Amino acid sequence: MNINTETLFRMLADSTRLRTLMLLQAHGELCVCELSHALDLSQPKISRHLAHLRESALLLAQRNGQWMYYRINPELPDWAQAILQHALSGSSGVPPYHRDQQALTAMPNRPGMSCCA
Amino acid sequence: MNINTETLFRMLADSTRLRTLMLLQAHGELCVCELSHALDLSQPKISRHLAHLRESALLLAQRNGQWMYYRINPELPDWAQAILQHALSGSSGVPPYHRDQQALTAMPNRPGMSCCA
DNA sequence: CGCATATATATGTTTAGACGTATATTAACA
DNA sequence: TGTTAATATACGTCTAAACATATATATGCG
Repeated sequence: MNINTETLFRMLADSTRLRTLMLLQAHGELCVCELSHALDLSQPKISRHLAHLRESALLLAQRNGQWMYYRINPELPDWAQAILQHALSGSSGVPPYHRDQQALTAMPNRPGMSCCA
Repeated sequence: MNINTETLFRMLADSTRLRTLMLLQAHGELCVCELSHALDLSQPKISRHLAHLRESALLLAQRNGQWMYYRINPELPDWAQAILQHALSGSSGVPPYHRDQQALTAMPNRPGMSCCA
């Protein structure tokens, strides 16, 4: 994996991308509609930022039927993974991020989730 | 200390600021002319970025005679300090940062250094 | 005081990149 | 095949922020 500190921090500097990464860091794998719902942002906006994160090798994408699932690239170097982990601890409980996590788990009809709890 | 993840990453996203922080992380405390020399960048450019870092509470400044010494704010929260530390490990040995460290130690007539090695 | 050195700020210009909106693609299913 | 849902991209606009250059401030020293 070749990613440098400058690229990583440029990606983390945008609030939409940071919120996206914090959700993925906490939940492992999410599709675009889940992110769009949790962050309450338009689908094109999310998709464009996901494309940046993909092109920077921060995220991997995988199609499953009609849904595209995104996850943090597990081959990121240790220092980069550590930075993401500390970012999560620095943002947990804080308004926008905390709200996002709750909005995600409260989302109705998430794809891949069994309908009857 | 109140700094949030978004502010930290916005500060780290600029290459001049990142290189500055990596030098300070490795050397503890440096004045503007040392940074200007090590990074090979104009003094106004350095000063402007240092002002941003100061206003974001990432750096503390202290005057000593005609020199202003900057250092990383020791009261940064743990997660922020950890991120800086991992950034240093992710950038050590890599071209611009490695070169900066060498340019600093090779600098002649550094203030505060004894003249006769 | 006057001059030199170190640092800070002010100003006008330029550019990277985020945005909204519209449209293209891809898959599921009838 | 046509229709709908999910996702991706293209395009023109706008703004935050970086830049170079010039100038202001502050300290030390003769």
